[in-house]
Amino acid sequence: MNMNLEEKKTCEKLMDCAEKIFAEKGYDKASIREITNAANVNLASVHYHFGSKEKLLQKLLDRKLHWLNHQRLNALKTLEKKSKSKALKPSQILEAFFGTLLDMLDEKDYGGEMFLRLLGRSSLEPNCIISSISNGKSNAVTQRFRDALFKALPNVPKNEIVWRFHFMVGATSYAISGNGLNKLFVTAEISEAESVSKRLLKKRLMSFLLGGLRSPINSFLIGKK
Amino acid sequence: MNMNLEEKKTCEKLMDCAEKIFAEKGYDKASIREITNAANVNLASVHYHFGSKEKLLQKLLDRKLHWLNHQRLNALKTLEKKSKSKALKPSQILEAFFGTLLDMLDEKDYGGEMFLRLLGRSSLEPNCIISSISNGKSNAVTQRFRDALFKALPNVPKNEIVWRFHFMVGATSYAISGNGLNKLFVTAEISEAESVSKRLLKKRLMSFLLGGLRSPINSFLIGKK
DNA sequence: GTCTATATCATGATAGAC
DNA sequence: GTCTATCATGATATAGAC
Repeated sequence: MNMNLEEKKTCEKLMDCAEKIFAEKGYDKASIREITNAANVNLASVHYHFGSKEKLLQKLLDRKLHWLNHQRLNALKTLEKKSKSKALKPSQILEAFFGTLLDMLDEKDYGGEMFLRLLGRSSLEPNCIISSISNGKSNAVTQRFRDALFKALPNVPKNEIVWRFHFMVGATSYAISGNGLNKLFVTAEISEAESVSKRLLKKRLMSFLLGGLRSPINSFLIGKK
Repeated sequence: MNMNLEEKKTCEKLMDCAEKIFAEKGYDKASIREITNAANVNLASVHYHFGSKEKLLQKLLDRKLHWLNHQRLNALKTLEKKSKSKALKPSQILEAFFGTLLDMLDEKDYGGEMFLRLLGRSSLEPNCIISSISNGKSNAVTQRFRDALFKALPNVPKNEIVWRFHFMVGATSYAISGNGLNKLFVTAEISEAESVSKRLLKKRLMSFLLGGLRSPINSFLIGKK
């Protein structure tokens, strides 16, 4: 065997460098040349290993998403084990799903911020070549959580729960992608330090999500306070 | 004067075509060449009139945003006039702000869908050259609504209201940009027809938003049912 | 099989003639 | 204000070295 074990494979080097550069400049502004230069590999290697720049991004997202879903599932299983056969509380389910995601932000190494920005980006693109979101494994986990919510909220129509799950994902994606944060609070009387705090973001967002999830059906249209 | 009044100006033709093409293919995949061809104008005219492709997008977003904010402000003023000096209900304020936005989706001509997708896109880009969102006029309107919410919810800390406003914008942007919609509901037992219905989306989203806005502070952390 | 060097093609941008 | 080059850069495809 002439495999050189002390050097990273080209493929690995590419993914690591790409992740960093995508995070810094965004997908569009990051060029293949810059990535291959940083990784000290040939320009064409991206095409060889991944097929295209887009597919490289896809692989990166899949890697992260896979890890995230693993964590989420573990969190859910732990909760279910503890509570025996009793239904979980909605707040616990949200903690396992969104809390796990939000915790990613704290760990610099996991590149959570870039992950979420890119995930957001890819879900906004019309040509959804980047379909990590709808991929098998990811969907299975989502479905698992959906079922948990069904159980936890037996009186709410399943339809509504699915929709609200969707809304929660939206609020979270947006909040995390950081976009508004810097801008929105310039005019508001909120200190910079506070606006950056990830811990507070989590508290606040979770509270918001839970309120939305448990909102009376069509309370707005019924018009009652 | 040799102005030709019966023909659209190049500038106008460009904006109209760009709007359509951006909507169909997304910003990246839409090329300047395609736009100028569709508009029957010269390739260089984009740069002459707007400076760059990016600035063309910026102009488009500004145009839409200006119109939207005008509508929103009108809706708010009408409500305030009706209720005299009495504080508005949160649901009314949300209707004026988010309802107005959601109504854009129904009118094909307004290109609401593309607008929101592009707006979402631009807020996700790291280099926020596209800063329509934080531009003066837009901020003024947002602030006006924020103040209305302060009045409507005198017992909620202003901090929290600002955050929740932000979360609501996120949930709405995501819900509207349509991304999940097609994917998320494949596995769920929701009919295609229903998932497309804009009217139902509005009902559901508004209910969710209102629930989130009025959620007890930190209910999640306190842990009470 | 893995990687490199090179070629090709489309794109955004610019300069200068008209 | 419009048009025609022209440029620089980037993505992708191919051929071939190791």
